[in-house]
Amino acid sequence: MDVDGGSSSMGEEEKRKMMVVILVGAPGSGKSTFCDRVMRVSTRPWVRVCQDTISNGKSGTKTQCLTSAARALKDEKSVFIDRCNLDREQRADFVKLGSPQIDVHAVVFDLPAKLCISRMLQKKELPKLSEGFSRIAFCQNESDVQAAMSTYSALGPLDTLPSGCFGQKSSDAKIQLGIMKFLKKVDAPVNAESKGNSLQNNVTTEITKENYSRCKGPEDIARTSSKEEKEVEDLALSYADGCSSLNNIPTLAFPSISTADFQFDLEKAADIIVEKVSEFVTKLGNARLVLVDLSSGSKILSLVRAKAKQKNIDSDKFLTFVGRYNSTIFERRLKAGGGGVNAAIFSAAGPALEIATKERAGSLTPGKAVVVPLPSTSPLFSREGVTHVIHVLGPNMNPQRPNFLNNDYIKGCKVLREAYSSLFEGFAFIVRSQEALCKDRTVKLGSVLSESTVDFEISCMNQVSNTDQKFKREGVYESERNKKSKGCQEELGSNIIGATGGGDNAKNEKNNGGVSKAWGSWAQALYHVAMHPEMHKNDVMEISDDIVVLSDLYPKAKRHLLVVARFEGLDRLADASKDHLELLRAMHAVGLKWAEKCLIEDKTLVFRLGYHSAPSMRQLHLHVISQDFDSKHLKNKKHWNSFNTPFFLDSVDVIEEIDKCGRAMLKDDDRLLSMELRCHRCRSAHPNLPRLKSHIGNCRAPFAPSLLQNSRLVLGQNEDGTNR
DNA sequence: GTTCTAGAAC
DNA sequence: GTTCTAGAAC
Repeated sequence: MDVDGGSSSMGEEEKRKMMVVILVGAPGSGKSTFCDRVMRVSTRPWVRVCQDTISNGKSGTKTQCLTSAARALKDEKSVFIDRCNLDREQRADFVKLGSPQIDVHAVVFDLPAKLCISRMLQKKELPKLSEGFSRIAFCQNESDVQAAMSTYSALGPLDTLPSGCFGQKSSDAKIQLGIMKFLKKVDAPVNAESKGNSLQNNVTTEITKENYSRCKGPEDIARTSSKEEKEVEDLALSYADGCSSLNNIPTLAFPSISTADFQFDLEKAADIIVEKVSEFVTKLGNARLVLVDLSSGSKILSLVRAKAKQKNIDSDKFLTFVGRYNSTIFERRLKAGGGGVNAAIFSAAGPALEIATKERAGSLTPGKAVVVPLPSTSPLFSREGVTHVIHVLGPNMNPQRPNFLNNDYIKGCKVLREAYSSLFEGFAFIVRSQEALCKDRTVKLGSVLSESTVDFEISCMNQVSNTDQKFKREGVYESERNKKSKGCQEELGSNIIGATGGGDNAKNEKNNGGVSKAWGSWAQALYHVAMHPEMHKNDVMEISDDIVVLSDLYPKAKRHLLVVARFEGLDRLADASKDHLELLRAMHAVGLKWAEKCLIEDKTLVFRLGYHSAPSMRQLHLHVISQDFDSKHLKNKKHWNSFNTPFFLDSVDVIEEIDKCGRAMLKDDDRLLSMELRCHRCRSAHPNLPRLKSHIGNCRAPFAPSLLQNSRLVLGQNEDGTNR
């Protein structure tokens, strides 16, 4: 039924188009049967490549499968890859068999009953189009399998199938089931592996499309002004249409912390909310805060609204939202094991979030927030446009709950203030990073959702744990850490000029306007080359009076050159002023020239020219780096983030800023270098570097919109002379 | 900047 | 057991 009838007649020069169909599923999920049945009736030539039998009937290797598949394709036969292919990495090499003449499909055997067979399946990673598939068919029951079988059986030698994702509805249903179970107070399954004892008593606001669309009617927006009503409608739109970015305003939707099950005094809580909101609302740029309470006639919302009005808080920046649900639905005690609300969130957000959260939430202490980036595999990310979940632990005043504060409101208020500060700081930091990534927000309609929409969910926890060490990990913004952080922290939106390059150099820093700094001996290599290029003739590709060009000794991509300034005393960008504009323009021109040279050799490359906000190596140098990031030297998060967060400053922007303001807007913040790993094309998040590298090897999404503007990317040309 | 390595995570 | 990260030393 999915056969594209139109494509079966391709004109006189009928070109046979092959297919690689990668079967994804557990052992025994029906992959082999699927192949057998299709091949029995199909008029199209098929070859089944089965790892279990490839070696003379015995189990073989992946390489054997690849060789066999390539051979079949050469013979103009389509191929079934019959092995588990459960994770992206396992699939990647087979996806690479694709070409303009070879479509790559996935048929996913995601049958619930069989998913429990093996532990390995807990790791399964459902395929996504961004891996390089032109078509993915999900089968979640026998009739889906039958339908897919008919589809492939009906394919003649010249037929093709339409591209896209098919049959995912039941997957969504499964996700929604988790949320709906939670909404309907039905016990969700308990995850036996979860460290639930530290996750008890969660109070979570789960904002789904369904919630919002059901809340949209005027009767649901209790006691709001007409303006608020309109804004709330907008908010609903923002969630409902997150994917198409109809509403570009980054939004933090957060519940009142500690006022429900933790029984924090409402009057005091409302004062703190308004105090903290008024403190942060001016620092959030165009972002806005929305206090959500899902109980009808919410007292806390009325109090906050009244106090916010008294304080004249900008009603465009701070909104309240009332749902009609009984609060007990959202604030329920969880069993040890992380069931209930957590399970609902995790079933919606996927196992990667669970892993990330488990790691961080175990050490959450009151007043602290933990930001968990949603992984690319999370349906909350892909469906709702939610990019992060922030967990906050508030003070507990409820004697019935562990670790209660025994009516100590001095401490309670302090902790609650901290909780809101941590929450808003975490939000502000991410907003700032996102804004820097997409400087021209107005042109992003229709872009990848995560690029332009920063939406959040908040969950609150109340179980105290005494270990804090895990906060050293990424994505955690808590007050102690912020206090320890260097530089201009008093204003979140500020740039930190001339701060440390990190590591042991920090202690040598003389912060006299942020220009001076001692460099380790290992950081002098470029300086020596710049001062004595004649001694490095083998390494240097070009020498002039002002500039030397060399290939980075540890390239982080297929091509990675450095254009180094030869001025003594110009150690890094922080030292550059209007006096150096001409030099910077010359460096850019030379960088462009070399990028273009490289593009003649390899037209598929795309280059970016820019500076590190805080370089590790002495002597101002411009990176000219191809955007494949295909290099064994790209080894850690810092490497990636130094080229793929606002820490990397595009040469064009640097020149513009120095021209206008006399200095470059440095983004020297260690937190940028330890941010979550996100693909520079589709902006999806990945749990570790190997996984990210595997993703970027296959991601064919267009580059993030901000990169496509202002000539930040240098692309090759098509044969007709137009830019690619 | 890299290398090495302990220990955490899986 | 293997993979991955992060901190120390250079």
